[in-house]
This record gives sequence, C-alpha cells and structure tokens, in this order.
Amino acid sequence: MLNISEIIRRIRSGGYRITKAREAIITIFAKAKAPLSAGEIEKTLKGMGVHINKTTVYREVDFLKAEGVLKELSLGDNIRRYEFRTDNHHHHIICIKCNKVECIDMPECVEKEEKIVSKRSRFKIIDHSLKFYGVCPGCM
Amino acid sequence: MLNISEIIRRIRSGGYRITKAREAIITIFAKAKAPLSAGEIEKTLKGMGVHINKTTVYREVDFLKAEGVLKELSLGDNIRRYEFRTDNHHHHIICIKCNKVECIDMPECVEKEEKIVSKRSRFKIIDHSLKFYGVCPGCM
DNA sequence: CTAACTGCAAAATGTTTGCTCAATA
DNA sequence: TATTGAGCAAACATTTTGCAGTTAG
Repeated sequence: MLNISEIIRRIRSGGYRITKAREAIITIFAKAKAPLSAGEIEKTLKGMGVHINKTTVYREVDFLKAEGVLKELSLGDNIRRYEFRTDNHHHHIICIKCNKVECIDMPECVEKEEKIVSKRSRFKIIDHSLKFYGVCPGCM
Repeated sequence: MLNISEIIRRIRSGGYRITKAREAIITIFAKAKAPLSAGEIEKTLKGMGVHINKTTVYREVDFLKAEGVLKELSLGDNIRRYEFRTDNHHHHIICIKCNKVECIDMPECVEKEEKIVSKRSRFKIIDHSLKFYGVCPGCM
C-alpha cells in the first residue's frame, strides 16, 4: 500500500496544490480494493458527501496518472479504470456475472510467453496485461 | 482460417438471412489480419464501395458475436474490437507507437498462472486475455 | 408473404474542451 | 496575488434505441 503523505509531498514538491478534490480522490484510491472508473469515483465522492464535478474527476485522474500516482487499465468493457501504481506486478480476475474485480499479485509471471512473443514478433516488449475471466464464489 | 461458406450455412440453418451487409462484413473479417472496431469496419466497407449504415454495423457485430462467429476483445484503448472466433487460442501484441496489432498463436499458455489464480481467488476460471505492449520493428 | 433486416434520427454513455471564476500556497 | 484548480455548458466519440420502411427466402 502506498503512503498518502508521501504522495502528497511528491505532488507539492512538483509545484502542485493539494485541494479538497485531489485529496479526496487520492484517499479513495488508497482504500479501493479494485480499479475504479471516473463514474465510480464520482459516485463514491457523492457517497462521502463531497460534491465534485465530473470534469474535475476526469482531469484529476489524468493529473494523477501523469504524476505516476495512478495507472490506467482496461477490464474489457470500454471504460477507463485506474488504480494506484504500485511496484508489485499484479493482474486481475473479473467475474463475468457480477463484474466484481480482484487483484492478484503475481511477480515474474508470463515469462515463458514473453520470450516466445519477443522472438516471434520482433517487438521490443515493454509491458503486458493479463486478465482472467470467470465466476466468483458468490455467483456460483 | 475459418471457412466462409461453412459460416454462411450455419447462419442460414439458424433461420437467418445472408444479406449484402452480412456477407460483406464476414468477408472483411475473413481477410482481416488484426481485430477491427465498428468504425474500422464502416470505413473498410466504404472503401469497398459498399454503403452500410453504422447502426447496421453495430447490430451485425452483435449478431455475429451471438452466433459465435466473432469474438469481442479490448486492446486497452476503450474501443470494442472483433475478430473471428477460431479454435486456436491466441493473444495480441500492440505497438505503443503506431498501434499496430499482431496476433500470436500460443496454445497452452499461462497455465502456471491460471493455477495460481484459481487457487487464490476461488473463481471458476473460464477464459483469459493476455496482451503485450511494446515497440514494433518499424517504430524502433 | 412475412419475419429478418436496414436506415435514419435521436438518445444515451463516456470523455474532452473552452472559458470564467475560485482558492491554494 | 499569482497560478493552479474547479465548475459549467457544450462539444465529441462511440454505442444504443425506436420506428418506419425494405428485402431475402
């Protein structure tokens, strides 16, 4: 788990400000157990009694992504989602019935596959994304 | 590569018709080397001199997906793409500079990872998606 | 003939932009 | 008080829907 005050210090040292919106959104991601979309962030804020315009939410996730605080990912629906950018390499499993998402820590994965792909495609591979789809215990 | 006349026979036997739009779209996918979005299908049709409304394109990919002819996938941008559903399990590599996509045949992949995920999450795993991101030879 | 299909316009999502006003440091 | 950030409305892009008219078989 990333340290909020460390993040705030980094943002401040970049000459940026800590506003109510920014702090609330960082806090939400610090507590989040799964990636969140802009819409989900907006709804969570509303649930917290904080009213923040959706434009601000979009701009804020862009900002936090540029600052390296958040990482953008796609779960296969066409909605952009975000999560804290952590050092531990992990992947996701999505329930095809209730859309629940869980993160799976898995360092050193798909090494064998990456070698094969690298050799066959002649691409310089920089990153990969692995998602599993299935039925969660609650939906079985 | 799937056989077009076999697909057409299957659609006919389901009580559905083979229209100009349907046939043109199936033909496009038979020739496609990478997954296509609705917009790309529309553009390709236009380039072939076939004028088909975008609503029809959207309905057609839905239909072909329901018929098991196409498979929907996401490349990480938030655009739905489609490709022929083939039996050989394959994945994709995407160039982060020019967005070129290549398919990589890779049967029996991520087996080790699937076992780990299955055990930890208690999900019943049905499918997975693996994408590599990198720089293609032409962009290096 | 008739159910499957098409096109058009309009709506529904998700996201971005321009502009002006507000608030942090 | 200077510059970053917020809010609003409107534009945008992709996808969906309702409905009236068309066509394959």
